[in-house]
Amino acid sequence: MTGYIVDYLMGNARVLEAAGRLGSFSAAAAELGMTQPAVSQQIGHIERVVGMPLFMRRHRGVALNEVGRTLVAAASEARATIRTALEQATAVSRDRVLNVLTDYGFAANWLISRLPDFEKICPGIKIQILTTQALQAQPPLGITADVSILFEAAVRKSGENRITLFEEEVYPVCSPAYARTHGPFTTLADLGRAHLLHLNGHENLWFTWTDWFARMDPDPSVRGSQQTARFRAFGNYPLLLQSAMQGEGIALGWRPLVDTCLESGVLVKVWQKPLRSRRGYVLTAHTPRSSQAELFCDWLVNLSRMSI
Amino acid sequence: MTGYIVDYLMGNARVLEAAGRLGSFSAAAAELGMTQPAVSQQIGHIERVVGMPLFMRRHRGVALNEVGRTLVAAASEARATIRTALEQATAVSRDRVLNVLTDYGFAANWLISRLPDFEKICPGIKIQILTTQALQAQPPLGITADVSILFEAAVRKSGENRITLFEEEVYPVCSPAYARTHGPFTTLADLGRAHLLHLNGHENLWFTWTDWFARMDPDPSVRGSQQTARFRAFGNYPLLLQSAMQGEGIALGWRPLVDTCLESGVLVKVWQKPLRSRRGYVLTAHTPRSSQAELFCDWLVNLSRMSI
DNA sequence: ATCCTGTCATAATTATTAATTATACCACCC
DNA sequence: GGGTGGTATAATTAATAATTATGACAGGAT
Repeated sequence: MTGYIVDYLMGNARVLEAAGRLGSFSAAAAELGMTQPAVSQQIGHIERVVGMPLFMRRHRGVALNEVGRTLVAAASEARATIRTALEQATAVSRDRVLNVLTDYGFAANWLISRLPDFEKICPGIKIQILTTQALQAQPPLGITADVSILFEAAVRKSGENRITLFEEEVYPVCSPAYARTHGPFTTLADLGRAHLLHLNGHENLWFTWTDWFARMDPDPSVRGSQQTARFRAFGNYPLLLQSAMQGEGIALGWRPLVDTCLESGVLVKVWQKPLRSRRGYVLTAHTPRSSQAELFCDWLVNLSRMSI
Repeated sequence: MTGYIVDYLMGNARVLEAAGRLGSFSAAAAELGMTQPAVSQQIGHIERVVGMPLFMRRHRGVALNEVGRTLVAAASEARATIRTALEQATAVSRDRVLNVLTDYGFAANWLISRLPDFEKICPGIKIQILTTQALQAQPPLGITADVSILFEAAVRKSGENRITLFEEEVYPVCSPAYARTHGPFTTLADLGRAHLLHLNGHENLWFTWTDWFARMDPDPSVRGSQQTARFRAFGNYPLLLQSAMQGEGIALGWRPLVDTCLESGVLVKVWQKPLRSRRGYVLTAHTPRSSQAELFCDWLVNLSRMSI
C-alpha cells in the first residue's frame, strides 16, 4: 500500500517538482508542455494517494504546505539521483574508443559488416579495430587493446574473461560458376585437379591444402591426389576470398568468415564434411571492468551463438 | 531528451530494481504481481531509451552489466528517498491529535457535522475538540490548543496566523410551524408579542434580544415593543436552538450556526434584515508550523469561504 | 543424441491510465 | 460589477501498459 504510493510519486515527481517550484499549476503545465487540467488532475491524484493535501489553493496559484514541501524536496532529490547516475552511465561510454585487436580476415569478413548493428544498440561507443598478421599478436606500440579476438587454442570452459566464439571449421568453397564449370568434386582426386587458392605465411597456425588433404584421407596410398593441383598463393585471407568469389579457384573457407558469402550464394561449399580442430576464435577481455568492453563482449557472444 | 529518460526511469524504477536484485525477469514479475512479458517489455523499453543494454542475457535469468548496476543503484536510492519522505510526512500526522479550542455552539452546530469530510481528506489526523463557555477562553490545564475558533473582535486583515472565518450576522429564526401559527412578523411589535428564546450568561459578548430590538429600531419612542414578550432562557446555544426547532419560540440565529437548519428547512428566518457587528468567529493557529494545524486551517478557511 | 524444462522475446489484443477540449467556478483588482 | 488570471470538473479521446498466446533458446537429464 505504501509501496504503491512511493512508485506513484516516483512517476509523477516531475509534475510535483515543477508545480511546487513555480507555485502555479498553469505555469508548471506550460513548462512541461502539457495542459493545466492535466497537472491539476495529477496533483489531485497524488494528494488522494498520499491521503492529504499538499498544496494550499490561494487566490492566484497555489502554495505548498509543510507535507508538500517535504515531498517536493524528496522528489527533486530523487530525480537528481537518477539524472546523475544517467549522466555518469552515458559519459562512461562517450568519447572513449574501444580498442579491438583481431586478425585481418576476421575483421574484414565478419566483424566490420556487423559493427553498424552494435552502433545501433550502443550509440556513442566508438570501435577502433587493430589488425595484426603476426602470430604472436601484439597491438601497435603505445595502444593497449581492450578486447582481442584471435585465432588460437580454444578455451573449453568460459573463464572469467576468455571465451571461445567459434571453433575452427573449414570447408572448401568456390564460386557457383567455378563449381559449374569445373565440378562436380566428389572425390579428393577431383579436388586435386582443381585450382587451389593458398594462403601464404601462416602455415603453422592455419590449415593449408596439404593439411586438408592429409586429414580428409589419412590413407597414405592416395596421398598423391593433389600432386597435379595448380596452386595460387595470396598474402592475406580477404584477398584470397575475393579471388575465389571471382571464380578463380577453390579456397579453404573458415566458418564464420565465409558465412555471409555462403548465405548470399556468392560462394558455395564443394565438400560437405567439415574439417575441425581444437583451435578457434577466442575472445579475450583485457579490461573486463570497462563497461564498453562489457557491452561489446556481451554483444559479440550473443551474436556468435545466434549464428552457429 | 535526457530529461525524458530521467523521468521514464523514475516511473519504472520499481521494475528495474526488482529485476536487478533478483537477476530474473520472471521472479521480478512474480514479486511485483505482474506477468513476465510486462517486465521484459519494460526493461526492453528502458534499454532503448537509455541507449544501451543494462542486462546481460544468460542461460537462466539475467545479470546486470556495469551500466545497469549504476542505474539500479540509483533507482533504489531514489525510491528510498521518496519512501523516507513519505513515512516522515505521514508519521507527522499520525498518532498525534490536533487540539481545537472553540465554543460549544460552534462545535455542536457547525464543526462536528463537517469533521467527517476533513477525516476523509486527511485520514489519520485526529481532531480533539475542547469547548469552553468562559469569556476569557482558556483550554483545560495541561493541554494547549493548536488552533482556536473563538467569537471575538474580527481581524480585518488575514495576519500570519489569525483570520476571520465568519463575521457576526444575526437573524431571528423559528420553526416553520411556529411561524405559521404565530406569524407573520412584519413589525417589531409583532416580534415583541412572541415567545423569545434567550441565552443566559453571555450578555456582554453575544447579542441579546434587548440588543437586537435596540439596534433594529434606535428610535426610543417605540422602545417598549418587547415589553409584553414572553422570554424563556437557556444555558447554552444548542439547547436554545433545539427549543426553537421544536416550535417553542423565536431564537436569535447566528449565521454559520443556523445555516444547515435553514437549508434543511427545520428553521426559517422571520426577519430578513440581518444584524451585523465587528465581531465574528476568528481562527487562530497557535502552532502554525505544525503540518496538522496547517492542513486543518487550510480546510477550515476554504470551507468558510465556500459557505458564505 | 534427443527430449524436457525453465527462461527470455515477440506479436496481437485488451485494459488501464493519462491528456485534451470545453466549461464552470472563484477571488481579487480596477 | 465586469474583467482577469488562476483552479476544478466532466466527457471524450489518445496513449500507454498489461495480458494472453506463442516462439526460441540453452542447458541438464534420460
